[in-house]
Amino acid sequence: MSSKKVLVVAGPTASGKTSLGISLALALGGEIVSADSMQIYRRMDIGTAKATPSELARVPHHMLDVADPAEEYSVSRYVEEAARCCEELFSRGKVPVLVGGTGLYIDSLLSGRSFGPRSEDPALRASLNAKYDALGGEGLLEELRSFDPERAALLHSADKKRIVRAIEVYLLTGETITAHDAATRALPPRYESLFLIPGFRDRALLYQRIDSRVDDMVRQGLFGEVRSLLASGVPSTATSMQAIGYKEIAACLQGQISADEAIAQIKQASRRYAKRQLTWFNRRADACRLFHDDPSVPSLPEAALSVAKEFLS
RNA sequence: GGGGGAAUUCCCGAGUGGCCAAAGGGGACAGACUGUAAAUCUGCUGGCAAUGCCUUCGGUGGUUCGAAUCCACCUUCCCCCA
Repeated sequence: MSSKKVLVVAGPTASGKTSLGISLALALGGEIVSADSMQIYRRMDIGTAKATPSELARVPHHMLDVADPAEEYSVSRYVEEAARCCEELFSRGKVPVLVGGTGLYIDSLLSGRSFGPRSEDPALRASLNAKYDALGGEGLLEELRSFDPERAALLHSADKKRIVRAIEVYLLTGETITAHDAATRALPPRYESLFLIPGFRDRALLYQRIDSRVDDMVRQGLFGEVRSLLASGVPSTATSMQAIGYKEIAACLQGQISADEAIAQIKQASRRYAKRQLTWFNRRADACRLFHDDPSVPSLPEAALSVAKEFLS
């Protein structure tokens, strides 16, 4: 069977995904499908390190600027919209080059997971959250254990979000989240994929790059970007404002911390985020890892291109 | 010149005779992750042949069965009076 193939350029922040993705798309006649949970928001350009206008002009990009910073977004919506993008590219004979650092989005899209009809309820969630606070983690975990002992065994009592969600799913659908997960896990993958993961052998180099990129963002006007977002009415509690670089500057603009502190916190949060991304993508044993600091690889884009070509052939 | 205070494990910071390899926080490291995911959560953090041993609490020397904790001197830093 000729399954649908997508190229995936994933990896930690500041590892050079954007430019690698563009060079691959250019060389292969592909188009970029972003897989980034924060670049989906409009007007959040500097802090999310979105591709620049000149980069955007070179290759068509999708899944960028598809949501307003004030609205809630979710994996399910991402999968639905990104899958549509990919299908549209296939119909035009283009290779989708999935580029981004949000592991959950990438895996959900590739896996074929479909989230089905809406299964969330703000009011229910709020009451479960309140219940968690009242009963304590063990208390709610106990409740979960009564109908889904498997999931309860997997969760730590401090993991409020997941305990609440597990109960919510059951209450809303009548099906345990364990059963739901098993069912979606059994689905065949939606696309065949090749992971290309740029990075550094020496983690210190990545961290240095992150630090200097944050300085660049500040120079490019990150403070102004956040200020105007807030001024336009985006609540500081919005999901988009959880983004690294935005929440810290919002705190600074509200007088809670100094600009220097905000910048230092952004750097630190970015480094920790990169570490989490590394952990996420590490389980991808079959990925092609490309290191900027590997002397045996003179040209990272060329190395990537050759494995990509082989994969697509 | 005189008086007072402080030096703790990567950092901050508890600890004032044994229960201290030393609270707590941060960072680092490692991991998880199915509708908030740049979010959220967990573990771990002196060394080792390891139910014990060794090294560590500015330095040196003492007191004591026993010291990060007490004493003396030294070094550095801070504050106050000159």
